[in-house]
Amino acid sequence: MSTREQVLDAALRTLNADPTASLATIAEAAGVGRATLHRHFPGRDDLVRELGDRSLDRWEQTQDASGMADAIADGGAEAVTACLHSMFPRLVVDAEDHGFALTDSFLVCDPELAARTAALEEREVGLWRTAQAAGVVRPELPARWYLHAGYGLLVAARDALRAGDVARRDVADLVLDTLLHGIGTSTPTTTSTTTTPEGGAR
Amino acid sequence: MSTREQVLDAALRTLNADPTASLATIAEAAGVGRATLHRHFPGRDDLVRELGDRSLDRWEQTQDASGMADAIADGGAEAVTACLHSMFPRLVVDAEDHGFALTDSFLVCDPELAARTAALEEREVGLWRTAQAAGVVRPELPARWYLHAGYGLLVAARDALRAGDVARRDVADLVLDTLLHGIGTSTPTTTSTTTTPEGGAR
DNA sequence: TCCATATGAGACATCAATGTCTCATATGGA
DNA sequence: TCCATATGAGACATTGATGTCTCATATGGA
Repeated sequence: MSTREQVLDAALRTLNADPTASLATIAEAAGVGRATLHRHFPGRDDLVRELGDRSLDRWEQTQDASGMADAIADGGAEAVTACLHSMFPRLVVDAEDHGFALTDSFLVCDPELAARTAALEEREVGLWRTAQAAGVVRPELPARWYLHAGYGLLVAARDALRAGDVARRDVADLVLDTLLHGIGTSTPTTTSTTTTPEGGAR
Repeated sequence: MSTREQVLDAALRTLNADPTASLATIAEAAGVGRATLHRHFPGRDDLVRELGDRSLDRWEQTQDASGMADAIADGGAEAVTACLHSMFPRLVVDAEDHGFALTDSFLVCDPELAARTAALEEREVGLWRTAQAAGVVRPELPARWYLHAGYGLLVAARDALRAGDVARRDVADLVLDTLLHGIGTSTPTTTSTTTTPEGGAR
């Protein structure tokens, strides 16, 4: 492994644990001198930008590996469902590996990274729109909400894993199951909930 | 309003927008001198700790105002459901006002704040356990997951509002609806949840 | 062996944030 | 008016992170 990759891997691990870690800490974690780190990455911004790029690469790979493009092109319920079930387990892993990218703000600070992020988000919104058209998810809610809800549950998954509240083996199913079916026992549209006066209709 | 409260309010707003904002920025936002800020809060830690305390106060008030204790004592499905429907709209507002507390790490750094956080979390887990016993939420999933899922969706709500993707009027219903019923159209019945060959809308 | 390149150690300067200090001023009550 | 208190402005030192520099050393290929 090249020194450059050593540094990037160590930076990812270190910043994941503490987003405010200093370059000295990162260099030490990478087992290289501070000067060497500066030779490969002139400044902290360069290092962080590269990490952001890697995170977005990973996200893009996850979308590709899940067959998102094919599912959107296919448009059928089976294809969309298969895509979701392929994508979320990968996303859970991504959220753990690049967890800091979920919450940190550097993604929106750099214009180039922000543009890439927006493009990937748009791609996923396209999947959710297809899922609506295919009858897989409810059509009456804004598709963009599904994007946010999905990533909110990924944050939940990361936190739950960190707290040791759920088994790693179960967490991907838990996320997708909660996202698609919710945690309630009542059905959403049949006004079977006992107390809500206006029923479940929105 | 006392100077101390001026500073606290400005600090909340400023740190909410940028968690790395300097004390000079906060003082300026509060319309006070930097020395005055230091007179009320000897160091940054003191200020942040106070803000954390306030966030936890707010959370506690939300739990109280939602009748959580009564709902747990009652144990009935109606009481639990009413508590949830009262709590989440408040939590959405809390998440916006004290948003930075959702993700920042100072809550877990200070032992006292961490203890309060754990106590409030435990209280809410108690509500979820009651909800399971009352048949309001699915009993087969870990109650702690409901805690994480709920707060994950609050993060989603905050992000969606920031992005302008959902209307403020709708977001509380959206969160609770998504949490309880999910976004899918298929019923989460006891049979296989992996692939729904039918998948059609009801 | 010889040499180009990468590295480690560390000195050094810079910068922003922080914390402490003094002093002049304003405010409000006795 | 007189005084205690709070404040604003700003000087000052400290600290940690950052970025640049030099020099000795190691490594690997020609």
